[in-house]
Amino acid sequence: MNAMTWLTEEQQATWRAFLHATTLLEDHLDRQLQRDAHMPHMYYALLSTLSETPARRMRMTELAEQAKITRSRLSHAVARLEGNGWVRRENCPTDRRGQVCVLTDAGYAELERTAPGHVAAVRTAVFDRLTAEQTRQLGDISRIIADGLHQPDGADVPWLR
Amino acid sequence: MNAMTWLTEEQQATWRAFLHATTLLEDHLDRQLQRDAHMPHMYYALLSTLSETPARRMRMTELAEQAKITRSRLSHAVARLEGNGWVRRENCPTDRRGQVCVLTDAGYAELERTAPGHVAAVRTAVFDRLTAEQTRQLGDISRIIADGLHQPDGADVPWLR
DNA sequence: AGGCCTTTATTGAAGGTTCAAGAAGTGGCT
DNA sequence: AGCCACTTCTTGAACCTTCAATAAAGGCCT
Repeated sequence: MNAMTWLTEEQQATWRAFLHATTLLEDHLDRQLQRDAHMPHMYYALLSTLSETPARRMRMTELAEQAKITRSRLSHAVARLEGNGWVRRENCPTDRRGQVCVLTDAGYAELERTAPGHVAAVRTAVFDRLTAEQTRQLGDISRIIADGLHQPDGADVPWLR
Repeated sequence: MNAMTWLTEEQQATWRAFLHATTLLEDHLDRQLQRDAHMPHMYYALLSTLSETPARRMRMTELAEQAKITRSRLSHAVARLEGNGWVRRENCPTDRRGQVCVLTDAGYAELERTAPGHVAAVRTAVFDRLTAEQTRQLGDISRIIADGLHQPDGADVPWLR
């Protein structure tokens, strides 16, 4: 129980609060999207990411990297979204191993339909409650944590396969 | 696409960074615990919560509330942890509907064995990278978000069943 | 060309979570 | 006591994620 092993009181309190906030927030947004768009938050994020690319399309691997998920998870997700008609796969013209995930018109329409409600949920749960400075702070802190995990310096394993 | 419906540039950037950070962090900690303790992060959190109570025991409903999960999820989790011998159920003496979840000696030992590694992972990924002030800020922000979701003021539905 | 290692993407099984439904007990009311 | 609404906890099915294994193609080297 020495200082190397444990957290300070304040770190413990912060960690607990952080876990509570993220657990509740994830649940809340998953429920909101499941109710209004019949998909979990991550699937919505995939459609959203695709919608912001030039031709609403992206290579599978790049999409997985952007979304911070494994290729495997993405494969399953895209299979489901394809079943819904919101996305389709095309062969990559420059790499015959590759697949390009394309947002369909129906997928774009679904996004247009559900985006306002989702954004409102995010604002209500998060940004309406934070000051401009806290928003900036949360951005800074999030970038620090994400950067630290993206290329772990003492990288032991390829941690995202 | 008006101001009521969308986020500012900075809010969008913050939201994206936040989602990246939490997705990567969850994955990272789940992997760390799966590797070292053969359980997901949430299960570890349940054992940890129990270990901090007076007699290492808690009513199911209270445990679910502390962990911010549904009773159903807790039931499944406790069934698994009970199978591992880390937890056991006892009948509640004052309410015959109730169950008390008790951390066993084996469960406590498992926690003692794996806690240092887990805490180290949390420190490396989070607190070692943040200033003392950022830690305070993250705590404040997390508490605001968690409070907002715990008792939604314009409560539409019982959002945690 | 051939051989070998890497990269890309998918698959199926095992395990975790959600949702709706249900069994059982509590507490208040008449 | 009987009734009714609510609380507690569990269950099984559907869905999502993880993990290890696999197929197929690229790229480098000789």
